[in-house]
Amino acid sequence: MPELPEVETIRRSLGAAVVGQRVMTAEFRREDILRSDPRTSAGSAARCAARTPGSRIRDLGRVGKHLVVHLDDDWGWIVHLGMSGTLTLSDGGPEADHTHVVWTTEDGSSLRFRDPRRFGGWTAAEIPPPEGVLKGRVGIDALDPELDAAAFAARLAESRSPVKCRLLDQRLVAGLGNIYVDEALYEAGIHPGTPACHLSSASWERLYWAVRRILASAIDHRGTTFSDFRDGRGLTGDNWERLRVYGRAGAACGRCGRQVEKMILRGRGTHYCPGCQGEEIEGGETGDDSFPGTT
DNA sequence: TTACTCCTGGCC
DNA sequence: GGCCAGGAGTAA
Repeated sequence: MPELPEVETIRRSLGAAVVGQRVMTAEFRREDILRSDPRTSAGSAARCAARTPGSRIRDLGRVGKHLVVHLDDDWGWIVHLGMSGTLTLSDGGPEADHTHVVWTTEDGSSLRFRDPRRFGGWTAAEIPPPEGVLKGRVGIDALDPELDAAAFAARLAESRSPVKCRLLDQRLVAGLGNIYVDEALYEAGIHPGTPACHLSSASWERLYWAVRRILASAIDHRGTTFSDFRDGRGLTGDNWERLRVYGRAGAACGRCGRQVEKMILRGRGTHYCPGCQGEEIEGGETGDDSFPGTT
């Protein structure tokens, strides 16, 4: 669930309340969500778990889909929410099942990480993360001001892979997941299966701006909640009402009226409008209109 | 590149 | 009971 807009929504809803707070107690209840990274000098995850109490939360940042909890002494936790993770602040009250990490802070509130599917994880690292911990695995953030349309195209275009797969590759541009990729490709009028190297520069420009608009709008609406997602205060997001193709297979396209379709592309459910997202071939190197991306 | 893996919950 | 899911790492 959590893609860039959901992680950013959590960061914003949590930030003001937790930044500056000292961590009084920190329980990490399952070892399998702790990750150590040999490339950081912060030490093993177990050791970092033990040294978390007493640290002050200096900042709460985000890179792509990762939250960066910056503690004193320039180290911290890089939290990935996986598919079902939430991080919420509570004044008390009963704990939900699958709560794996609980921190209490000096103002008496508790920060709770819940992740039923346990695809998420906490990695201890120096902050800012050294080469290798994020770099190499996580590319430039999709909303980074330095990522302009030209840089966006330059990073993604050089491959025959379907453009959707390029957008999902976190090493190239970080933050997009299945929902917003489908939405952005729809908005830009580009078929998800189009080989990236076949897109024209005009298409890259449209796609770049579509990604920016879609992400910014989703943040404005505090993310998309299907079932699990909550912000840092436990509230759901409104953005699901604004989705145009994701989860709408069989419904009429709002632009052309044709039925939105769902297919499987490289193993991922992929939603698109066959009317508005005709495949795009630049240079005319293939004459047939068979489905792209299968060779 | 593809396919399988981790895990639980919700829906048919 | 089976299938599907917003992610991402790994092995083949």
